Amino acid sequence: MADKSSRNNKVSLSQVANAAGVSKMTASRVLRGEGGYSEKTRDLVMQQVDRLGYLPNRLATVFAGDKSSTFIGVSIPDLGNEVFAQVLEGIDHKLGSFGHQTVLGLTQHTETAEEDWIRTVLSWQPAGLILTGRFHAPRAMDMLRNAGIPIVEIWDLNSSPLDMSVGINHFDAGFDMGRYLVGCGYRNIGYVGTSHDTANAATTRLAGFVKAVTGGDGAVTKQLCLHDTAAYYPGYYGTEQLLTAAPTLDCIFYQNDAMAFGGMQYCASKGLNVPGDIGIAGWGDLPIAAVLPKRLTSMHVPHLRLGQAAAEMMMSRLSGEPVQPVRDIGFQLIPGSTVKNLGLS
Amino acid sequence: MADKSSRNNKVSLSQVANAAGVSKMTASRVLRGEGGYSEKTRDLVMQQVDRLGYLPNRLATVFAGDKSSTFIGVSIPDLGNEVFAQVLEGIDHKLGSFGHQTVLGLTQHTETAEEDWIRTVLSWQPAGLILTGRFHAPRAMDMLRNAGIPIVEIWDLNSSPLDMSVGINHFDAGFDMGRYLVGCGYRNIGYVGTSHDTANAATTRLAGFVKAVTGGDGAVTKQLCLHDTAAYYPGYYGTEQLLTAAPTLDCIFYQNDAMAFGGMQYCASKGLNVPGDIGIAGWGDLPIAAVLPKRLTSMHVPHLRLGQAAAEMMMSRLSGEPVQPVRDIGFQLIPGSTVKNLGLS
DNA sequence: TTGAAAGCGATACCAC
DNA sequence: GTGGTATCGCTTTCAA
Repeated sequence: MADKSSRNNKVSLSQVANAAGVSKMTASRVLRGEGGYSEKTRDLVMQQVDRLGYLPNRLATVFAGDKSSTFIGVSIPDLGNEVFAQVLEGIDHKLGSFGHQTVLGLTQHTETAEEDWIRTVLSWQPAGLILTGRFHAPRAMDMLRNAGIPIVEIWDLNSSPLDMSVGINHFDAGFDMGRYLVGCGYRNIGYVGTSHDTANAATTRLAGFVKAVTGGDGAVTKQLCLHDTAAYYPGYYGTEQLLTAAPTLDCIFYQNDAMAFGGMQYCASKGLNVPGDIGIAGWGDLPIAAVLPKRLTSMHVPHLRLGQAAAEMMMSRLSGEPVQPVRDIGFQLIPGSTVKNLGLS
Repeated sequence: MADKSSRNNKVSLSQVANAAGVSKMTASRVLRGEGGYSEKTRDLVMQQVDRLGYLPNRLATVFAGDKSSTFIGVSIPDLGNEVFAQVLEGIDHKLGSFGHQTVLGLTQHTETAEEDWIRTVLSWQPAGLILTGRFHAPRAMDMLRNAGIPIVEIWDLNSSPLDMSVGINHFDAGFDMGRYLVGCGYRNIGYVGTSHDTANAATTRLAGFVKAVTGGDGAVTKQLCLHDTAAYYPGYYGTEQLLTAAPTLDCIFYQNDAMAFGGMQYCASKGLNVPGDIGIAGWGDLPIAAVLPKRLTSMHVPHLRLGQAAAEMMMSRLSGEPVQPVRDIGFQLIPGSTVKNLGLS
């Protein structure tokens, strides 16, 4: 109490030093545990630290030492899509285990929101940035290049990244799924997903999918890209729209498993049998797939590991270790039983 | 290039000022737009800002002005539980719209992880803190009280909060659900949820539930608290364990809808009809409930609004407006059709 | 309308 | 082992 100290009421290092009867420098050394002081001095200082409840001001530390902070800016499109929630969880855990903090930015799939967030977060001198996607606004690119800090672009693998990239090739992933469905005999396929102002991984995936299907004598007859979250209910009503417009589809591919599940529920409500009447393929192998009676045809992507890998690449770079800048985390097609082999005609 | 400037390569305010031929102070005034300079000067400065790609160092701003940052520390138990993902989304959007940033802390439901995170995040001089839950480690409480910044405890309504609180009374919520199920005629009820080292809202809810059921001549015959995430698969295998140990249960209450859905899938796999053979009640009214064929008996909680409300209370406090410190956001029982009225005996 | 000087809380560097 | 002093990039304060 009765603090004649500075502008705020926080305990500073010099107060600790004064109370302990040593200089700021000595107190500083003790707190950093870097040695160069006697045990007696250490005890004296630590005693006052406890008594006064001293908490260091890391702003000043960064500032004085001109070292970077332990902030890592992490941009994520949205958390309604479970995929990104998992990725974020992977990132934050790994970062935390290295003593770093996540500064979150939810960009709502727009480049302008991302650009604004980048400008702001850079002003806080983060140690690095982890960004979802490989498309960024031109001015964002300028800032990122000038920032001089490690950057990891995730999810949508960028083979010529700003700095580093980890993820998968979504074109290939879409292509593989398309080829698989065509291989099963499907020819009249629909797609339900979401879209936003900015091109993203789902767009790329769809392009690969379409290429494989059309190249295999099939057709992606109808594509529906909703301006919504890639979640259960959009899958449900999207399927309703799709099947109303194109009732003869033999199969539907979805942006992710959540949407696919929503779609299956719509089909069930209409008495459509899966895969008897219509094939259903999801994407991402989300947790819900593990409890469904029929294995959902999907594609496994190690979301959590992807997040962890991104954080690890970041930490390696920060500690000066060599890093492989582009890392493909891979995916795996899961045949499942919500599509069937039609017996090639 | 050829920067004879300081230790790092970043453009500083004085470089801008020099280039523009004015003093630091004038440049500072222009950048803050606080007036007190001529239009010509403004143009001169802004021109150099653009040319040099100047980004302010907000660390220095906070430091010099001894004002607080625009960081808000937000602690969340885990993101595998969709409930918290929604709350976080609500918080971050609202915060962002006020120009503030989320510094995330995933605490894994442990007080020690929370304590460590609090210590770290406080050292970065955040403007405020939003914490999930009302239980904190003793030393965390000390730090929080000394921090002198606004704190909002969310989710589990704290009627005597550290500073502010928004959420619901989980005891009441559990009680209402218990009374409802007993009212339907269920007497031999099971529970599947998760538990962790720290008491939390789910624990409180369960206590209220048990009280209502036992007070109504029923019994919560078997309670299962898994050391896992409150998600689909734990709901599935938890139900298996529960029904193996207590096959005669007439109803199961779950920690949330995701677990309830997992449980329903297990029941279906065993040929059990819901609600014919067994009643199922979830909690939280999660998005998946909207696409299921039978309305899941659940309890609606406005998760997103809860997050937004927390952010709003924080912003009001920071701008000095009066704030009602304890805000009950309410819940609503959804009868659904996964339980039935047994016809009171 | 503008600028010079002091200072925020810590660390780096150099003396003792 | 210990302490003095300059310094980080910016704002505050006061003077011109």
